[in-house]
Order: sequence, then C-alpha cells, then structure tokens
Amino acid sequence: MADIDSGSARPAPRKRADARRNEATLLDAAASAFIASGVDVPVRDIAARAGVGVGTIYRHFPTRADLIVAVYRHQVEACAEAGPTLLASGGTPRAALARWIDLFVDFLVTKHGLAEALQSDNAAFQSLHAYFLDRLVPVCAQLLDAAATAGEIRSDLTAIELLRGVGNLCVGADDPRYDARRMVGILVAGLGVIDDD
Amino acid sequence: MADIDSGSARPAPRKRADARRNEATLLDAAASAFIASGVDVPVRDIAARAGVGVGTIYRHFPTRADLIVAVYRHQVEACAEAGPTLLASGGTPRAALARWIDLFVDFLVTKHGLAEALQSDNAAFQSLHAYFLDRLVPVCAQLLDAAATAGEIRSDLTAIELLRGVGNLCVGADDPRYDARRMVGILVAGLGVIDDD
DNA sequence: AGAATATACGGAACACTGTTCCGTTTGGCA
DNA sequence: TGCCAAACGGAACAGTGTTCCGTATATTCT
Repeated sequence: MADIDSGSARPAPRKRADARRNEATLLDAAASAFIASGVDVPVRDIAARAGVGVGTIYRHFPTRADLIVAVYRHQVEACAEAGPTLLASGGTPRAALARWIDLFVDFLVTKHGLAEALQSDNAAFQSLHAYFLDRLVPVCAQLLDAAATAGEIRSDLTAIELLRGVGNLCVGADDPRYDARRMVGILVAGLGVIDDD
Repeated sequence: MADIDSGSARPAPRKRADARRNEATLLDAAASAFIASGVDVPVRDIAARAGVGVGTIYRHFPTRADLIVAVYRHQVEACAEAGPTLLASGGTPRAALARWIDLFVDFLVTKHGLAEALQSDNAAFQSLHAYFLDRLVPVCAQLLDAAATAGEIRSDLTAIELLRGVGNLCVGADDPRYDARRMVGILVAGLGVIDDD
C-alpha cells in the first residue's frame, strides 16, 4: 500500500473522505437492493437506500456493470481461485471440472437476474461480461484442457462457449418448474460423449 | 370456419374493413421491424412503419407478446406439426427427437431476440411463453416419451425443462464466438447418458 | 485559523420507451 | 343521406437511465 504513494508517475491522489464513505455506503445499498429486487433494480432505488443523489452513483460507478462487478468481485474471485484448487485436489480432471461448474452455477442461481444480465447484449453490461470472461475463462480453460487431455471429455469446445452455455442454462432459475442445476448436469454429461453419431 | 358464423351464442361480428386492413399492415410492419431491429423494437417504430398511430397497435395487439405470436404463429405451428411426422418417419425415437430440436433451434436462432424474450420474466411476455409452451410441450413430451420408452435417453426429464433449456442455450446466438447449435447438440448428447455417476 | 481550490454532491432536467385516454374520423347500415 | 358504433391518431402520462451544473465541503496553503 505505502509504495503506491511513493510511486513516480501519479502519486495516486487519495480520494476525499466523504467520497470513500459514499462508495462503501453505495456498495452496501446496492448489495441489499440486488437481493431485494434483482440486479436491474432502478438506480433511484439504490440511491434512495444509500441516502445519496443519483449523480453520486454515476460518479462512482459509471455503468451498472461497474456496480455489479464491485458488489460481486469477492465471490467471482473465490470461484476463480477454486479452479486450480479443485484440479490439484486428487480427483479426475473431469470431476474437478464438474465440481467447479457446480460452484459457478451456485453463484449464478443465487443472484436474481445476474445470469440474465450476463447474457444481455445491452451495451451497459459489456464490461460485466468482460470481467466474468477475463476472470473465469482462463480457469475454465485450464480445467477443460486437463479433462480433454485425459481423454475424459470431447476436446472441440472452448471455455467461452462452455461458460456461456452454462450461464445461459441458469437464466430463469427461480422458476420452480425449471431446475437449472439438473440441466447443467445434463450438459456436463454430454461433454463426455465423445463419438456418438 | 363457416360454422363459427352459424353458431348460436355470438354471431362473431365481422370487423370493419379498415380494421382488418390495418391488422394485416401491422403484421407486415412488425415482421420487417423484427427482422431489422429484433423483437423488442420500439412500438413507435412499428407504428411508423405501418403508418398508423400507436393506439392502433395496442387496440389490435394489447401486449407485445400478442404481436409476436401473431407474426410467428405459422412457423410455430409448422414446428409443432413436424414432431409426429418425424416420429413416424422411420428412424429411432431419439433421432426424431434430435431432429425436432434442430428445427426448434433453427427457428429460434433466426429470430433476433426471440429466445431472450421467451426466457424473460417480464409480465408482458407471459402469453408468449404460454403460447410456445401450450403448442410445443405436448409435441416435445411425445418425442421424449418415445425415446425414453425405447431406453435411448434418461427418463427423468420433463418436456418443459428440455424446451426451456434448449431455448436458454439459444440466447445470444448471434455472437460469433458462441455456437448455440453445438451447445444444444452437447445437451442432447447428455440426454443419452443414463447412468454416469 | 482563515482563505483558496479542487473535489464531490444532489437532484432537476432531458431522453427514450411503454401505455392509456379521448376527441375526431369513418365504414357500414337503415 | 344521415346516423352511430367502431376504429383511429397522437397527445399525455408514467417509469427509467443518464447528464449537467449550481452548491456544499474536504483538503491544502498561507
């Protein structure tokens, strides 16, 4: 931390105290608003919860995606870090892949509307999409490679496609007639079908 | 058709000529607007294309779903009718199921935004959802049953879930990095994995 | 401490879209 | 031809995202 201030180019001008306070307040407000009303809760609602004006939200988080990323960053990081851990933990690579995807699915289905937002082609969610991909694609690719190399699954699939497919299957997971986890399970089972003309 | 007019309760009062004309014009305008800008093109755009006021749209099609259903009804019917045909055409039930799902996927991926609308929990799309389910679930269930009875696929899956899963996988199919057809293929392959602990 | 300045704030205002409503027009009929 | 119910057009309203600027305040300088 200290070495940031001693840098040469830009001394990383510390933000004003009220700004830092508001940012934290906003993160809390957004997190609870997301739980209560989904990730597409109106900006004004979040502002009201936090007791700030809407301008303050846009100043700290220019797009909704930035706010969502900030709120869920910890959990995404945890998911990313679980990949190598699972791979090293003894089972087959394919089992590790399956367990990792379970983690990913658990994360998505418990965040109302997040899967929908992830797949949205709305420009406002582009950076959300990018963040998830940047962080998770390498992890998924590693697991995918390991399982493919072991001959346990087909090898013609990219990590992007798999993540996206799994994310898609999680859309609408709050409908009791639709079990996203089971559908993902079937998809993952299909990965193991290598030659099935 | 003729027997409708000869019915006893309501003589089905024929609509005014301008109303019938406008309805046809609106269907054309909506169809081309959907192709040009997706199924969530603004109402005003459709009205402008058709040369009518927005009120006229709402009078003929109270919700956007009604308009979408009207535009695509023919194609949905064709898909529904293809089910029994495929089942009777000689191959295994599982092959028939796979081909039918191909038809469904082809339909979805060529309608920009339709898959998204189908999965949306927005109340305005409820009747769209209902129509698709009403029409396609029985067909899908028949194919699913036949394949399950033949022991070709797992038997613990409902037609609703399968249709929904396939629909979900078709979301975002216009992204070149994502091949919805391939993902659906993997899902369908997974249906054949009956005991894979 | 008191003044000066950059930073941050609040919320009005604007843009865009869905939806409703009502005064006006018009097709069908006596 | 004259009537009127049906249909029309589009203004008006409502909800939401986004921008902008006058005001307030934390921080720095003297």
